[in-house]
Amino acid sequence: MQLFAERGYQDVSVNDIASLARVGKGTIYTYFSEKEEILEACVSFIFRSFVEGIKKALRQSKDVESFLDTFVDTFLVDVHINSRVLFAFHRRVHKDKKKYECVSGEYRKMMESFYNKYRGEIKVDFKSMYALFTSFLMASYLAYESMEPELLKGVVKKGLFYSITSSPK
Amino acid sequence: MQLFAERGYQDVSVNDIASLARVGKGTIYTYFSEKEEILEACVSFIFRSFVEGIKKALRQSKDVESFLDTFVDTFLVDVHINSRVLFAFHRRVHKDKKKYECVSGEYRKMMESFYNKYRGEIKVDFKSMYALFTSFLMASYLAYESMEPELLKGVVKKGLFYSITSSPK
Amino acid sequence: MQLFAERGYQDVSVNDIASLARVGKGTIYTYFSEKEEILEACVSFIFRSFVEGIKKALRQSKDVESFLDTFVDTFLVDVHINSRVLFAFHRRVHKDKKKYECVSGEYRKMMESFYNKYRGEIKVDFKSMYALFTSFLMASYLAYESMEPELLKGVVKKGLFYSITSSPK
Amino acid sequence: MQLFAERGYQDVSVNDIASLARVGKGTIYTYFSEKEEILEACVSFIFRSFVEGIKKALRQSKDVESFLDTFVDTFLVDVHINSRVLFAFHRRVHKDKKKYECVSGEYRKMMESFYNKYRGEIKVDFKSMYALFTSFLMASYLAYESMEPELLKGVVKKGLFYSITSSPK
DNA sequence: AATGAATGAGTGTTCATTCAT
DNA sequence: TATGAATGAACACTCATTCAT
Repeated sequence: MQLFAERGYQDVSVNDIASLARVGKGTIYTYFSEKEEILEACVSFIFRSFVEGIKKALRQSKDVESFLDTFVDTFLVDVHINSRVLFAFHRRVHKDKKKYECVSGEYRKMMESFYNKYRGEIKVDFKSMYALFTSFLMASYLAYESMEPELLKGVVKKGLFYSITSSPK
Repeated sequence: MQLFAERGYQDVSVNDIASLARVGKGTIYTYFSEKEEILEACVSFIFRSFVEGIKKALRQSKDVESFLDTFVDTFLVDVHINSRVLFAFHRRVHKDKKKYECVSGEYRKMMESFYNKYRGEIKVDFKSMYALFTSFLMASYLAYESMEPELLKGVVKKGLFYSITSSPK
Repeated sequence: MQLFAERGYQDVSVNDIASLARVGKGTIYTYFSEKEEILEACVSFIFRSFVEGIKKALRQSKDVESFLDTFVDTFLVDVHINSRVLFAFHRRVHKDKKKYECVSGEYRKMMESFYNKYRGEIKVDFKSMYALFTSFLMASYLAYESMEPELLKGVVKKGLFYSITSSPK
Repeated sequence: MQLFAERGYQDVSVNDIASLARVGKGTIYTYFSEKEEILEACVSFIFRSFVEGIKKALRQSKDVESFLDTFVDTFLVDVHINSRVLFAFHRRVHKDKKKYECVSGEYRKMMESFYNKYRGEIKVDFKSMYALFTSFLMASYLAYESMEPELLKGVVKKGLFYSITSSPK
């Protein structure tokens, strides 16, 4: 994850990974059948942490606002690394919907739980809401390096709240 | 631009570009001294269109809201291609601030004009405002494929308006 | 000649030649059908100057020693450039005896005149004498940069005189 | 060495080397980090053999003449290949004195030992002597193909002896 | 006659992947 | 199971040569 975050997918060689992991290059292929699988594993790991974040937020929240409060805090932990890895992945599997769904399936399901739980408050359809979450959260990576963390959190929280609860008229 | 948008920088070979352009590989090097220069030219082209958009929006606007109204419409033309190319570029020149400033300089200046013109309404500092524009606009790429264009425009306009004019408290 | 002397054959591009000559690249091909012909023309030019040198030396000399005195002086003019060009050529046409004989034919004939004129003094066969001239003169390039010109001339004159007039026993 | 000797540096591709060595092109890069390093390795190998030759000659000799007798015999072994490789190298690193000194350093030191041991007999300064050795020995390559080996050896031995022991007046 | 834009074969080099040990 | 030497397809880039103007 460290390497993919620092340099993206293409600029990291299997050798780099093996070196950092202090194993032989061949050993990598005992556990992954190709380089892309390593990236997938990283992304799965990240999505699992998102799932945990949503679970926790769902448990502790009583409305969309309090959900976002907990979730965004969780999400923005490690945003520096996570989002870069996700970008690398996004670019990479762009057309291979299957692969994407495979690693993000559980996350999507949790988002559905959230959608269903607060269906009353949410004014956009699920697809749009999902897209808005993705967009806002990804965008926070781009802004991350130039903005105060607290300001960023505020913007993301309010921005998300605003866009999914206002009726688009 | 088409190729960089579809596949990013690394997954496009100079040969691919030459083939699509129906010229010989060598011909490319008559006009660009290295592959990266092609990407830079694309990005410069995009930024020039942004600059035009801002100029027009500044001329026609009388407040932040009307500015955003015009600007976002202009910006979201070709967002499909533009933002992917910008992403490819972003990843690529990430650390080479010089190169980035070189192509985005004029755009930044126009944003400064906007900032100065409506300084009264805008509640965040310039750096944050710039980061927010970048983030929102980039993020619209990610959302673009899953959302209704009109819905997206609305979200971006309101989201931007909201995040730069609310005091972060 | 300047370029070939400075950089050898391969490190000089047709473009370099055209630029230095202040003509278009295409113009080169009006006068030479391929790059190698340019080198050949240079070498022909050099050999013609050698031929002149031998002619003059033959006219003015009455024995091997006085011949060498005149010839070596003539030869070592421009040795810096000439020998580098000849080296470039030598390497290049190494196996193509035809090409070599073509440009050096007249020079060889003059050497034969010299050989025949002073056959009494010369103790090696023509082939060896020819090889020794070539060797000594070429070698002077390698020594040229580290030795006093006058010392070099002395060594070449005496070395040549010695090696062709001593009987090899 | 065979390929560099036959065709020089530029006309040998890494592919040619790999093919002749019956290994994959990539394998070459496991052992050499760039093409030039291969040439350097060849030249180092040759210089090591020269160093051995001088050591042996110094051990067995009691004057300049007997030194040359042993040394030239050693030197002219493989002259066919060695000198062509050295020429390729000479042209190549011509301006990069560092690289040249790096591979020829030990050889130069041995020549200094020789110079110091027989300082009484030698009439030129070290630099000139070194240049003369280089020139004569290199020149023997050019003559090699047209002269009887024994005749050549004789010429080189006597030529060298003569040029370094006669006072240049 | 002079040009230089266009070309593509050829180069050095990288790197994901394989496989014998 | 762990390894890294070996591999060759693929890449960015160069340059002698052509040819329409």
